[in-house]
Amino acid sequence: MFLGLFSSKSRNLFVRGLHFAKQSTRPSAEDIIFSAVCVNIRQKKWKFLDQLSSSLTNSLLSRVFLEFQSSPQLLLEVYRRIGGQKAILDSLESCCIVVHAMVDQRNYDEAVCLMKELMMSKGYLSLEVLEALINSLSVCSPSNAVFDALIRACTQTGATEGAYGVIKKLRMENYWVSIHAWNNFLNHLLKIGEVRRFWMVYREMISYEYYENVNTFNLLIYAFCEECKLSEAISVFYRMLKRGIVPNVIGFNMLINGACSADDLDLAVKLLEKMGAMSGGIVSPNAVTYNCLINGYCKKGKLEIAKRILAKMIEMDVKPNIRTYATLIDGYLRNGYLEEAFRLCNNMVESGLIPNAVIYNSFVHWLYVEGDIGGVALLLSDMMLKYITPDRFTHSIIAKGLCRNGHVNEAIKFHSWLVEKNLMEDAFLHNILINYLCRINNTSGAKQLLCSMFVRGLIPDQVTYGTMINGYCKAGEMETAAKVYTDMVKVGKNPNLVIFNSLLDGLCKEESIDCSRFLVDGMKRINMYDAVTYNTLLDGYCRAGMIKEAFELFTSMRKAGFLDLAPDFITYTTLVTSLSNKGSSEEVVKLHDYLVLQGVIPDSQTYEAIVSPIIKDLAHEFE
DNA sequence: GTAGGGTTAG
Repeated sequence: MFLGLFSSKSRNLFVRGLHFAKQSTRPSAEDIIFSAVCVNIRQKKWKFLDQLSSSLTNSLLSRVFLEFQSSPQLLLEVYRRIGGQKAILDSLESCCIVVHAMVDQRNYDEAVCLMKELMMSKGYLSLEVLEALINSLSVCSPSNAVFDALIRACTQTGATEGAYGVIKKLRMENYWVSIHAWNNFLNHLLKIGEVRRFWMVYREMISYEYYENVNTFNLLIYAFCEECKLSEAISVFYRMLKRGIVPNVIGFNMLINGACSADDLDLAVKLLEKMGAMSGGIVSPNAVTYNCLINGYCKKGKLEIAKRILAKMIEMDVKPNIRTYATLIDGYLRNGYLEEAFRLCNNMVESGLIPNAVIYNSFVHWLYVEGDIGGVALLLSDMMLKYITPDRFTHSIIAKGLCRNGHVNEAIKFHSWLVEKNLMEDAFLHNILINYLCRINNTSGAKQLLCSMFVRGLIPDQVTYGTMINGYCKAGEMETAAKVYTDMVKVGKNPNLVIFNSLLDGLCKEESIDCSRFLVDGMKRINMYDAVTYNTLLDGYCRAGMIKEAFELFTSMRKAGFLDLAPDFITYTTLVTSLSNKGSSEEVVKLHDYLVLQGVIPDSQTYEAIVSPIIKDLAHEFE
């Protein structure tokens, strides 16, 4: 039986990796163990393997895996049984034999899963796995699909550079990178919000003379939608048609969702209606299509229309799914219709669907917003009773809910509990806690929390740094804020507009007008500024009593109105407050009239507190 | 491979 192992297919591996060169005609000790192991595996007598597994050598393992290459289920079972043993850890190439076997069986999910384990639990680098895959190619049937699977394993574990490294290396070694692999990587870039890099990689791919397939085109549509470039997205669609590529419902859904998020619901509806015509009768709307529209209308508060779409959906024989209900329920909740939301949830249950964590999360969130702590407690215990596992959203919602209802300490305790139970936590949750700690002037607590993130291997994101910076700015600790800013830049995180605005606000509050101006000039140079920037600086001028400068800035905002910098009700409040403190009622009234003519509407609070009394005063004077 | 729920600025 050993002779079979010397087929041309296997020889390569033996020559390279195994100590088979003893040239002995008598079977070695390893041979004897090998055949015993194989017999026991065939008979599924695991006890023998279990006893032996800690002493299996690399070469023996490779031989065993090769032996069972053509019985992938058995192979997988063997691998799983000895997976925790050190031998497996040392023997990346034998693991790759299993991966190849899975790919040969078209069991890609298992292959991806195995490689994720190699990288996540066993700590191999993507390029090490790649090398081992290439080395074992000669003993396994060559299939490029293993590379696709490796790239998928990388993107699924968030190893962006790992995935890109594999693509680069494959190209260098003259292996073919499939369009699927490129698409997978491009899709990953979009998922993590790297739209700029998406376009770079796309251009790179095109420069190697690849042809886009329908999935690539869909990704282009998605990317343009992310950038709110709807007309470009639609033109991609037509470019695809011209190439003779048959569109699918996914591309349409991306367009429709894009239109919804760009607030163009009319276009979204038009696309839904024209789907058939635009695709030559091939594509018709599915549940996702309707869900996108329902979501669009729910977010706009147009619940009646959302409900009509649900009815239409049923009429067209498209079955509403859990997401349909989740979207509608959230829509009702965010518009204050708690009763309706509960009723809808009941309908859903009656139709045979079981509420999931998303639905519970919506309820919990909005009940917290209403301050209904008792209701939340009931819902959470109901969730536990039904064995619905809370996810990281649930945790964040609870933390934020506790904080917003004034129980910051409870939220911190809740967080400690999560840590203790080793439950999911993420930067998001920390951002909430850091924010609320800062709000109650506990910047040192916030800092501790930030440090604890590093200890537990959680990477603070832009928002974490932004929240810390804002906290220090609000506390008037501008130097510390600046230090956090430098730390952030040091770890390669780019500051964003929110962070600049926070810093600016801090400078304005301490009336460092020169610094503020300097910062704003810098922001303008890199084209990172918005209405908040102007309003903040305006507030700074007013605080410093620089009314002339304030008005000049106000005028320039009017001029720049086309750039989304038109004065808004915050501008209004800032100026009006400042002017009324300085006692010049007539200016206030003039400004008020002007802004109202410009379509700026004061919020009622401002109006009641400031404008209304002044107008009354003036009215008295004229009596 | 598209759809739902949670952070940040005046």
